[in-house]
Amino acid sequence: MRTYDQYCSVARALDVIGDRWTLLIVRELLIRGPSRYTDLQYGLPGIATNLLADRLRELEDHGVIAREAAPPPVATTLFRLTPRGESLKGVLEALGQWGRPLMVGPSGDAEFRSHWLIFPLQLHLSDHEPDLPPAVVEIRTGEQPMLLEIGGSVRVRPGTVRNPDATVTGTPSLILGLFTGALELAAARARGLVFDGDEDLVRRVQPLAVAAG
Amino acid sequence: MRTYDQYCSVARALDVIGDRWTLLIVRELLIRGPSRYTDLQYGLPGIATNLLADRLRELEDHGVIAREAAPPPVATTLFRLTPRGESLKGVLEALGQWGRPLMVGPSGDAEFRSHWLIFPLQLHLSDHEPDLPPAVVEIRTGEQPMLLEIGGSVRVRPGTVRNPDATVTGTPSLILGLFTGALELAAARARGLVFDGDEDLVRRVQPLAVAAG
DNA sequence: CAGCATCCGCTTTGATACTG
DNA sequence: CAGTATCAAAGCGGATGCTG
Repeated sequence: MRTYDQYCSVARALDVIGDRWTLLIVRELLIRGPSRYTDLQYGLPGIATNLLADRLRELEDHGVIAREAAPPPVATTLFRLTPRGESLKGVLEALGQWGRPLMVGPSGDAEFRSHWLIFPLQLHLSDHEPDLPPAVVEIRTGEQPMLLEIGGSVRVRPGTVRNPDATVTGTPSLILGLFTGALELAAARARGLVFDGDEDLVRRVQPLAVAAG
Repeated sequence: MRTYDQYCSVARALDVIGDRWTLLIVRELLIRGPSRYTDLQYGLPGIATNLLADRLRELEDHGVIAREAAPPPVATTLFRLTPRGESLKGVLEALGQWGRPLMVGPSGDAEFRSHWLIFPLQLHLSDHEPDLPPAVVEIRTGEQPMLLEIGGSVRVRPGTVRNPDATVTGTPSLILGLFTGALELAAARARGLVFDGDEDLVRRVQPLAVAAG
């Protein structure tokens, strides 16, 4: 990107991460940790491979990411955020927060990857009853199942488990609506969500403002 | 901008405010409040006028800004942020914070506008001794003088005052370095800063972590 | 003068094909 | 797997002209 050439920290920041795709690459690395080139491509549907290569080089030049040779037997290149890159988390959170109202409609024909749920869910959910026994909710939406692990805190990660305390199946929009509290469980069910198991787990982790209201 | 077409709130946010210049337009409106077209042009050195017009229309379409006919006798169009636009403040703050390390060097030949100081200064400074009498520091850098009004809180705005309790003159880089604590007063002076008046005022408003250290 | 619209050359991006 | 190479399309920057 051409520099704005302004002595302003916002403009200087945008000189580094204002290019198209750049912040989405950072999103991928924040969610998934050190990743291979092809994993990044998979998490960034629509990116042209030359652009991904360009951006990775630029981010490396700016000290935002580092390239790392994975140890044998994998023997592949890994891209990881530097501490400076990790510190973009606040920017991504602010952006994601601001973008949430734009997620209310159904996903339509937009691309979706299950792991994109990790960021918003982990940001908004917390365990309000840490003294209760730990529990696991399996979320089935998109291409791979995700686990919501509740036990003092809430962790979201890809995976499956033998006997989850609850399973939720539905569109990403319904899942997000349910857990962020925009949608009552009954309303979500009416629109096609399938929820099996312990329904109290939803209220246990929902944002407090919602759970209270 | 072409949409990313991803069902992810970061991507959706970037679909709206990810274009070149867009966030800098929001910066101007956040700092200056409702502004005329030409004021925006002045605060955005380097923008092409057709791009400014394009972006303003897009931002209006997305509900981020609104156009308003100023009352007579001014009789001009004012552009102002909607509440939705105001809520981008957190994004701008996060970006500005992240960009601060990129401001350490001198400004070089980069463009500068005095009012750009308002955002970072107001964000980082506070009055640690609200029981002391109010005070005013006049900052002279860039094209117009700025006032730092201290009295319980800290306000920064364009203007002059007859008898300021202190005046600081120097490059934007020195001013920022001094108030954010990156530069000791003595060191700033050695590099060309001129400070007249009550030196304690600097410590009174500096970020606490710095003042304590 | 404020607030654009138009035109044109240049740069960036996107799609696809190909390679060590 | 991790890119390069190529080329068309879109976006951007700069100059200029138009309109109330």
